[in-house]
This record gives sequence, C-alpha cells and structure tokens, in this order.
Amino acid sequence: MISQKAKYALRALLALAEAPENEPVFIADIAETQAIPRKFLEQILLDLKHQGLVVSRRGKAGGYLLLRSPETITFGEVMRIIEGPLAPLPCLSKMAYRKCEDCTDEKSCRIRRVFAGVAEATRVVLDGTTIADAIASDKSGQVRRSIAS
Amino acid sequence: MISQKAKYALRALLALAEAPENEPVFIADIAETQAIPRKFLEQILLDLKHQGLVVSRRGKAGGYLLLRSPETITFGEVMRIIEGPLAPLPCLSKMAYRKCEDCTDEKSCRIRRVFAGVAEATRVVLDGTTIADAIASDKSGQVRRSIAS
DNA sequence: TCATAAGTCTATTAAACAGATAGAGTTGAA
DNA sequence: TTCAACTCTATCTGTTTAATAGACTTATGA
Repeated sequence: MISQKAKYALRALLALAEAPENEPVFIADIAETQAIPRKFLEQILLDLKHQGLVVSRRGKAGGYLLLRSPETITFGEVMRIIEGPLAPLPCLSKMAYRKCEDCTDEKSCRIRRVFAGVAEATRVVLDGTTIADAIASDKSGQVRRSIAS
Repeated sequence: MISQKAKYALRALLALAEAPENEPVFIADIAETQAIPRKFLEQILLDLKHQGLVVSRRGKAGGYLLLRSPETITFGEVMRIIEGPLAPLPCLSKMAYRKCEDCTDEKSCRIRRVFAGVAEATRVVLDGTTIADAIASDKSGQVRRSIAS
C-alpha cells in the first residue's frame, strides 16, 4: 500500500499542474481543495521543493508553482522522493541499491528472481507516467504513457 | 518493500518444497538452514498452517510438511496471507476491496488510474509464479511462470 | 507410564514509522 | 511596519514490525 503522504504529494502536484501558469497557489488553497491537512502539506511541499519539483514564493503574494513542466515529472520520481525506493527488495533497487541483510548469494536468490519481475513492471508504469499523462487521462479515461519503456 | 516476515515465509516454503516428500521437517531445522529466528518462524508456519498451505505433526517425530504441491502455491497467495492485499491502493484490491477513506469519486481518481497498472502487473507476476517455478528457476536462472496470465 | 522433544497459542516488548500537529522564525508586498 | 504568506524543527500519538517469552498440548519410546 502506498502511503497517505504519497497520495497527498501526487494530488498536490496534480493541482499545481492544473493551476494557471505562473500564478502561485497558496498552500492553504491546495489543502482545502484537496482535503489535505494543511501543516502536513507544508512538509510535503517543502520536500518537493528541496528536490526541485516545485518552487515557492514567500511573502504576501506567495504560494507554490511547478518548477518543471508536468510532462517531465513522473509518478516514479514523486514516489521515490516521498516513499523511497520503488523496488520491493533493497537488492532490486536501481536508484538505491542495498544488499539484503541476510542474503548470502544474490545470484541464486529465488525470491529476488521472482520479485525482479515485479520491480521492473512497477518501474515501467511509474517512471513511464507523468503528471501530464494523469491529467490527460481525465479526458480519455485511459492513461497513455508518454515515456517509452 | 516486502516485509522480513514475507521473505521468511517464502524461504520456509521453498525449504519445505525441497525436502523429501512425506518427511516432516523440524521448525528448528528450517530456522537453522534458512537463518530465521526460531520463535518467529513458529508463528509464520502457524499462519501458513491455518491457511491450509502446510500441515504439522506434533510429538517427538513431528515437523512440518507442505499440504499442497509446490506447483499450486503461488507467491501471490503467500504474500496475501502474510502481508495482506497486493494492491497499492485499497480501492484496487480484487481480493479485499475497500474504498479509499477520502475518495469522492473512484472513476475520476487519476492516482487510482495510474496505480491500476501497477496493481495488475504485480498480480500477473505474483499470482502467476509458484513455489515450484521459483525452484525450477534455480536450474535455468530464469523464472518461467506456469500459470497463464 | 512418564520423560522428553516436538508443535501451539497468546502475550509482551522495543524500535521504527506514519500521520498529524505545534510553534517560533523569516520574508516580502502593500 | 504590519500582516499574511512560506520555513524549519520538534513533538506527539497510534500502529506496525520483528522478535522474544513462556506456559501449554501432544505423541513417541525407554
């Protein structure tokens, strides 16, 4: 199961992507329209900012904006920022490989071999789908991935 | 990431599948060969027993045996017993559907639409791969799914 | 028959994590 | 210079994970 935090992050990014361009959106507005606890959302947006997905303006006419275009932000990238590695085993992560604690021989690990298929399929979907794709799917009812797998 | 408990369960089942047929294996032996904390393994095997994957014999010449043949036990089934639903969102689970807490309209949920792809791919792999497949992959180095997707 | 060695069951624990909340601080426009 | 925005760090509560504990039941065989 994906975390509530990840859902919130994705919802917030979808909301920002749909806002008029170059017009910052208040945290408070996102929180209200997306039904996200405001203080929790602050932390999430701060994370996304530190990772370069969004920018903020301070002061009275402040708010958040997407830094990169929705076509370039993938679900995979967001999930990695919020949840950590996509892979179901540390030894299957491409971005954050770690040896499994008690694993003696990776090559012969049968569990690893099976879950490698899950990991790959997950990557194909999440790294292949952008925020823009998700918004476009609203009209078509189908998610068309814009990034070749 | 899958839990340590799920890894232990799969390792235990692989060990049982490889033991001589109709010869019960002691918990202590599995614990030792698979490097699983013994008391923890007891709980896991008890779960698997309650779910009808294994049987036990008590008393001096006791131990555990696979109840069903390794060709009929899928990774998906084991994961569901140990971890619960495979799906990344409750509203995407086929076996244990639940509405997402804060979801107003499932049909229009863009996050759901994207993760539906992940859920389906995960099911194809895990419900399509059996304990026997994983053991066979040892020889070939490749996991061949025996269940049509 | 009864000691022993096996599984059974329920409770407890410690540490980590998830989700959320709190509050003092900084910034910039009116 | 005030005020409404974002920033940062800390804290809290409940749940989950991984593991441990211990009393109990059952079957074998000396």
